[in-house]
Amino acid sequence: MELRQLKYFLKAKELLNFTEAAAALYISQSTLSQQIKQLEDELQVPLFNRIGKRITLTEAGELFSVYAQQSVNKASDGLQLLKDLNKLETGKIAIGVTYALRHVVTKALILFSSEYPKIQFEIIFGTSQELIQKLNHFQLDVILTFEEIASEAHFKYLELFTSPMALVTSSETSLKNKKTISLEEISMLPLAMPAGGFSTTQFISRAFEKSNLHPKVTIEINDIPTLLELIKTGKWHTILTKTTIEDEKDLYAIPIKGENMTRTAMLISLKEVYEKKAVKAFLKILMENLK
Amino acid sequence: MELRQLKYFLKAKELLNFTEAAAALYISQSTLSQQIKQLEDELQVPLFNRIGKRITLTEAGELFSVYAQQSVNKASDGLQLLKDLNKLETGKIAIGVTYALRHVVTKALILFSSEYPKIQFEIIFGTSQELIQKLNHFQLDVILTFEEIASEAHFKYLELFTSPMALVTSSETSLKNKKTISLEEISMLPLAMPAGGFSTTQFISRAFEKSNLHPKVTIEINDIPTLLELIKTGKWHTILTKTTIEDEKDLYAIPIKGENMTRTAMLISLKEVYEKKAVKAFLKILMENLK
DNA sequence: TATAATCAATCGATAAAACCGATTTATAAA
DNA sequence: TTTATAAATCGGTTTTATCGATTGATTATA
Repeated sequence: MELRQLKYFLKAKELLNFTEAAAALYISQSTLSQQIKQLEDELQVPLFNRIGKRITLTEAGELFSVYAQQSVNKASDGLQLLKDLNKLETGKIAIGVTYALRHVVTKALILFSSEYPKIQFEIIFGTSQELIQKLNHFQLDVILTFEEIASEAHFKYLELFTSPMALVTSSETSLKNKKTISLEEISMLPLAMPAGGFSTTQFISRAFEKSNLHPKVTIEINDIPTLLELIKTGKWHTILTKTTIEDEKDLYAIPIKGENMTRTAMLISLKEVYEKKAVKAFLKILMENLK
Repeated sequence: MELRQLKYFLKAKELLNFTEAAAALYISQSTLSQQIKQLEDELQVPLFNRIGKRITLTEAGELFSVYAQQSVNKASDGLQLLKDLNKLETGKIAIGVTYALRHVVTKALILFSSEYPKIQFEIIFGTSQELIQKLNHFQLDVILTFEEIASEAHFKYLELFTSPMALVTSSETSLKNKKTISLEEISMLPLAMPAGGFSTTQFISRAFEKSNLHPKVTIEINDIPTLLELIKTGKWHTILTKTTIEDEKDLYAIPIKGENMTRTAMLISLKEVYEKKAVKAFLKILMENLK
């Protein structure tokens, strides 16, 4: 059993197609076939069912894949550790962010990369669910989002700050004199809201339901910059965490009255995975510059 | 990076001698040298310091070894899982036992091996400390001992039963009419005790200290069967958990008066390691036959 | 201080293993 | 039935893990 074979197996498991897996691994299909067979011979159990020209995982393959993945991960964690030791001159940071926290990341990013210019970044925007899924698949090092309801045991959580939910309107609004606003008042206004996948939207729609109110949502949209463009016209309003429009001068935020109308920004990462030195340094800078 | 290289590296780390490590791995010293060098080239950092003809681990080697070990372990856990699936027709169980719990294991062993005759056993008797150390080095699957003071985070503990501390004497003893006995009475008697490494001895000597008593220990010995032989002569007495002499008909146990004079038998194993199916089955039988 | 013993590195040669392209076999789709 | 597709197999090539012998450097010992 060698790491090479485990990697081949995992790619074949992922794609469930030897030909494609071989291509993805830059080896020939015959090599992949042979190496899988050799692994199966050593393990004395088939990992794949060959149903005609299709393949599916056997129970053994399913169970074994967990350990294969962990073995490969531990080896690459070790490699990463050594690269990190090499003075942060190499490394890649993959961060997931919900749009609301955009400015937190960009600010830290600018500061960090002037200090460590060689570190590569991959910034992924998405809904909390999308990001959590990516984190679970080891595609992200850390995600930055508002609190999730289900706190999972294999995650590490770190609270950053709280931000009130707020009605967001154009700066030219007639509501500008108000310090706070109630859900009831909001339910009279024409609203444009982020699509249902966004945790903020789920959060606020539950709040409306509890109060037996029915907001006038005329637009749902899954792209926040576009949403903000619409709000700037003054024809619609929306509800977001105040943090979201931190850097937007054409928009105005009025905090919403009521308990539990604040959300907590959080860093979420995986327990039991080696934390890259570069990630640690980046988060340090991020937290030192929260405001 | 391949598992083969990681295994070579770990053996070299263990023995800190390439020639011996190569012999232990049944490969030539030149092969080991080359494979280590190749690994170091790939990791771009030396794992060993070559000081003359001696070698020591570098900081990088020390850090990396943790991940190398985990990678190798995960792979072999996966292999073990598949073997277990193969209907308990293969597998080896390594159990550590303190002598006091001997009969618990032997009883279960006899029952288990008539049901699963192909499973191999390795039974290691030793003091708690020795067994804990072996468990930490992955040399044992599970240990059976009396409670340890320091409960470590990476262990799983399972309580089995409690047993009173007792004065153990020959069956011909004049004390036979006593139902219980006090520490003070014991401190008048000539004692032969297990050596200081045994947890029972440590436990009982603390009890004497607290009561400001000085027992007359004339013999210390690190082999329990020999100790029991001496007790049978009637010239000495000793203190053990009652369980220890479960099957000894020539010996008689008088429970000791006082609070905290009972000990709890425990199964201890490592968290986060795949538990072999054979071990699970063995422990099931063991627990069903506690009495 | 000279000599022997020990140990890791290196060299050249060989056996083993990974790999490829072409072909075969089996199945699914047209 | 024909065609297309995918995995398995075959034969040959390249790569690489391995070995034994040797070297060079260090430590132990006579």
